Amino acid sequence: MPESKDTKAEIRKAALRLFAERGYNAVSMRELAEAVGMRQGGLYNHFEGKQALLSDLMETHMVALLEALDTAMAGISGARAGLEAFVRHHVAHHLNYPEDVFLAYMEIRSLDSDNRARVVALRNRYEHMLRKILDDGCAEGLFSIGDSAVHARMLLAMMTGVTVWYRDDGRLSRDEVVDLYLGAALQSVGLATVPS
Amino acid sequence: MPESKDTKAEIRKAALRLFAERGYNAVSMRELAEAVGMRQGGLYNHFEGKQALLSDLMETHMVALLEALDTAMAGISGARAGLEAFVRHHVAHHLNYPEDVFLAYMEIRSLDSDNRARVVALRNRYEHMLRKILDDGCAEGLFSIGDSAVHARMLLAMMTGVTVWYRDDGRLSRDEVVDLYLGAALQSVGLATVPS
DNA sequence: AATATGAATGAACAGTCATTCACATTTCCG
DNA sequence: CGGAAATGTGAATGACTGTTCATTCATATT
Repeated sequence: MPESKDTKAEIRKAALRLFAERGYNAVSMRELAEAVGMRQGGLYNHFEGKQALLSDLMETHMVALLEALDTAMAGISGARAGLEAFVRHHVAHHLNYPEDVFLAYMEIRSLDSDNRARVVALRNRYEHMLRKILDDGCAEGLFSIGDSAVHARMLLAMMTGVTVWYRDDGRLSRDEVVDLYLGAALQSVGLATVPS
Repeated sequence: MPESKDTKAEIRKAALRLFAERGYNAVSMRELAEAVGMRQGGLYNHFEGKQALLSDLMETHMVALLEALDTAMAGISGARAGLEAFVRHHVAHHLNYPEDVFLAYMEIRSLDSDNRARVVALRNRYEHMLRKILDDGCAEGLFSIGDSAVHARMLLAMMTGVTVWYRDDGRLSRDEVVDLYLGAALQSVGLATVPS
């Protein structure tokens, strides 16, 4: 069995780590190859080039994020339950895949226009699902917010920011962090948090 | 023409725009010089190098942000008024200087460790002032939040995110945007928004 | 046994990078 | 006015960039 087949996966893993850590433009193909344990030339047997590698990483992440959201929202009805499911999914996913998220957030401008257009389209679909929940909550008379489009972006920025400070060896567990973000999100739309 | 003395200011201006637009690593000294209307060699009469230029831009911004905060908080007392003043200041400043903010947020990792340490110290001072307001509000029994340190980061991420979507030719004015963020921030700490 | 495939190498390519420097030009001040 | 200080130029530096390519080699298929 040629185990070489997961060389591609190892390149992806190392690239994700390096790009997220130091930025796409600050990582050379030579460094990347060294991190994988090979020479730069060999990388091109697995990816067309640096740009294609970045695009692959970002698109893979966005698709995974959307799939995880679909799973989280399955069988959920009502704006309150929808918001709770969205927030739990979003924060948990960001805690579990911080590098993917950070890369997708920071390096959009490093994509050439075709690749960027695809990733932005996926991101808009994602944002739109949260906005839909907020609109539903307003229609039900349950949420009290000024503007659903703006509020969706506020919540996404708030929640996504968890990746820049959370550390596994910090004082809070992932579950505690998810609960904190859920409480803040619910209050931000005018819902009281459940007493503990 | 004695306007040569503000060449330094023009370099700063052009660098701010280019760095914010395309990223520190993606902008060359040649491009920067061309944007100012000179050749690359002349830049080094005004700045020690690219890294010093970036550091100058980021530190200038953080100092200005802290000064603006001091002005905004002067004469304010009480947690509610303090939070309102902080939010209004923060969002307004971010709407007025989006490039400065975006650069400071995105390019921290492009600073070498000494420069980064100074900027991070300034940022921590800023974050700590919001946290103090939240702690005061909790002590007064006015705010209802899970964790002041986490909540401060949530609010900062939420508010800072305004720079990534706001456009002057959009449907909302800056004042309207400030009010929307203020409303969400107040609700997020458990305060009802004032009826319009 | 002969051949095809996938993968890795290491050198080479044509550019670009930030930075330096000797030299011109301009500006300021006594 | 004159000289010194500030400022700009254009070429040169060496290191590094992403990418290509002929070659090698072990494994798989015929």
